[in-house]
Amino acid sequence: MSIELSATDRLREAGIRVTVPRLLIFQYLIDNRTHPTCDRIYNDLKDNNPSLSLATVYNVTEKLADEKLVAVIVSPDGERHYDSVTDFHGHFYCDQCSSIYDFKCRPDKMPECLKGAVVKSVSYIARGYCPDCAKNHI
Amino acid sequence: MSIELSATDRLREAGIRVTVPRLLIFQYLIDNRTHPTCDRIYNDLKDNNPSLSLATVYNVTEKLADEKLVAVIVSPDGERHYDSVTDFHGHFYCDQCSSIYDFKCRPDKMPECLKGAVVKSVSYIARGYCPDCAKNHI
DNA sequence: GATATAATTTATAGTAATTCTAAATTGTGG
DNA sequence: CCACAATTTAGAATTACTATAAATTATATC
Repeated sequence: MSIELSATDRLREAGIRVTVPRLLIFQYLIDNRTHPTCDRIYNDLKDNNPSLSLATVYNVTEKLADEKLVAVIVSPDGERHYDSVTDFHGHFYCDQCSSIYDFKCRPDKMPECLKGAVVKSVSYIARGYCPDCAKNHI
Repeated sequence: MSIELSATDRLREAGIRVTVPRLLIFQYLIDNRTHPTCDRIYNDLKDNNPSLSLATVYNVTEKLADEKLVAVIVSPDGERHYDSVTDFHGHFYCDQCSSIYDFKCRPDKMPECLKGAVVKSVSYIARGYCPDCAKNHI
């Protein structure tokens, strides 16, 4: 049985300050594995947190990503999405409905020609029409 | 010995009109495998082609991509880059110098859970510091 | 527990990549 | 060569994101 650390403890462990917005946004990302953008996070949280600012959502998500507490997914339309699941996996982006699906896959090993490179992260993204949109729309 | 079609013929073959900007930009991408952005393409071409507009570069690259004559690479900073090499390969993006390196790798097969999806393209992007920047800067 | 201080949050203004619009131009089938 | 639809063009508009600077807050230390 593995012990899940609380959001608070994970921030502490990362050595960064535990603040209300950080807990709020991190917990939101843990609870909502829908790959939201900053704008989406902000809009979902602002009603219950009127003092929250969009700039804070940008600041906090960037910090969480720097600390590897969340992963960044840049979708084919160039928007940044956040994912609290940081184990490597692939993403499928639907051109029609813009939703992002997870799927299991393994990272390729970096080739000889990039010997000496520092690889910080790897992303694998497919795009097209998701099963639903493919069924309903083409 | 394989016969290389000219840019003109490849546009014809795709069934789209052969225009001056399309030839210009397509040929530029064939000659410059540096994964340029629209802005970059525009700035490199505008001196010799004063009537060329940035909007046209956006239009043309989008059309070429729709016709699969070029590939789109969305880099981790969210910018769109274009590549006349459309065979699947990976890209490594350097956070320091923003250059993009090609490398060979194979696309994973799409998983069972995305059965029914129409996969239009797949991208594999790593990021970090390239060998040069890793050597000089860390 | 109070306090100093550096980190963080916040509102707002600014930036830059991209898209939109509508008029001018151009490629191509007849 | 003509008609007409497709494309190009300039410039305005949009939008995701960043910068700024003042207000607030977390935490280390007393």
